[in-house]
Amino acid sequence: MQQKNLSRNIEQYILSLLDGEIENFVTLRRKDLAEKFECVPSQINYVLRSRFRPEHGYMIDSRRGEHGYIKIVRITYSTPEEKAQHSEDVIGDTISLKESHRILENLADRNFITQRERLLMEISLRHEAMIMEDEKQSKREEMYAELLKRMLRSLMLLEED
Amino acid sequence: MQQKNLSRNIEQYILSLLDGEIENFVTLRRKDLAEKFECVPSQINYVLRSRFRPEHGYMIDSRRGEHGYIKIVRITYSTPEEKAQHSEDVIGDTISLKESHRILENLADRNFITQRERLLMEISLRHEAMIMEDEKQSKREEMYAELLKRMLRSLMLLEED
DNA sequence: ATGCGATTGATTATCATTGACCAGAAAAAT
DNA sequence: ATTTTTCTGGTCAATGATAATCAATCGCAT
Repeated sequence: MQQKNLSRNIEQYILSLLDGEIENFVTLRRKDLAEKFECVPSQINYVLRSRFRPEHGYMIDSRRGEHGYIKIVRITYSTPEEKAQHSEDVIGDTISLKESHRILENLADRNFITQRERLLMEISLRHEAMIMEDEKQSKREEMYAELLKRMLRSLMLLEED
Repeated sequence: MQQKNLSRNIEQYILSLLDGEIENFVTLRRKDLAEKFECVPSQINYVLRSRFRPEHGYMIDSRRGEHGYIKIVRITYSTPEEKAQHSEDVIGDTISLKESHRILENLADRNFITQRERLLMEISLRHEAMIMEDEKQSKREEMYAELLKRMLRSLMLLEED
């Protein structure tokens, strides 16, 4: 018999564990969690990949075998203030490399991101530009916007478009 | 009877020995360590193989027979260029997403990169994977290696850890 | 009625532990 | 000086314990 809101319950449980920690990570065993929620173990994987991806601001480390575990790391968490501060920098559906550069420079100047983080984002945008050099510009600029939004959202949880 | 977290305990013990040294290496005897942890000697080899390889930042030197020993050396970098070069060597010409994840996990554990930086690199790799999903795997893995090396090289050369 | 997130279970991949057997270096025996 | 013995560490394959992946369905919201 299927349970109702199973995925959501598991998600909430993991979030409550994270909130209860001093550290910004929790370590758990997939098997135990599956038993607690009386579901198949792979259900846990579904919850992780649908709600705790890097794009959501989380990282997963795990090990199999004897003494295996799943470690969920929360990279950042949002506050209303932060959201408000950053929402002004929301990116549209397309963006040029030049415009991305300007935004990143601005964020770094305001110390919302470090120079190292800015550098990483510039490099990945340029690499994507290289890979997509045969695509037409509008297509490329859609992809730049998508990538930049994913990276910035994960760091500071910007509002959706 | 199996011990709990045997491999991890041995790893921690070796790390504590290294931290207690002025030098960046420790010398020990496989047999003694195995006796201390009440395990078969080959267990020590397993720990070394799975946790103290060059990609983890360590090198092993050993000798058999009478007066045999195992010497574990923590790799140090005298210049930022050396550090960058080491990362590139570890990555190689091609790399899978899974391997990249492990490398980034390790770099974060060693505090060479922050969790936020790791997150940005994971996202850009995954975005590149999405864009290149129609390319064949070997081509994709070349591109992952190129992107990852560019990002890590630029971080290592900033030398402001 | 249909599209998509959610659920399930079979299969695959990875990790840890153990022990049998291999290899090399030094001491002992010749 | 050479051979043998002894004392190390190395390699590999088998086993058991986990977690990940994938394809098939389910079922609810539209």
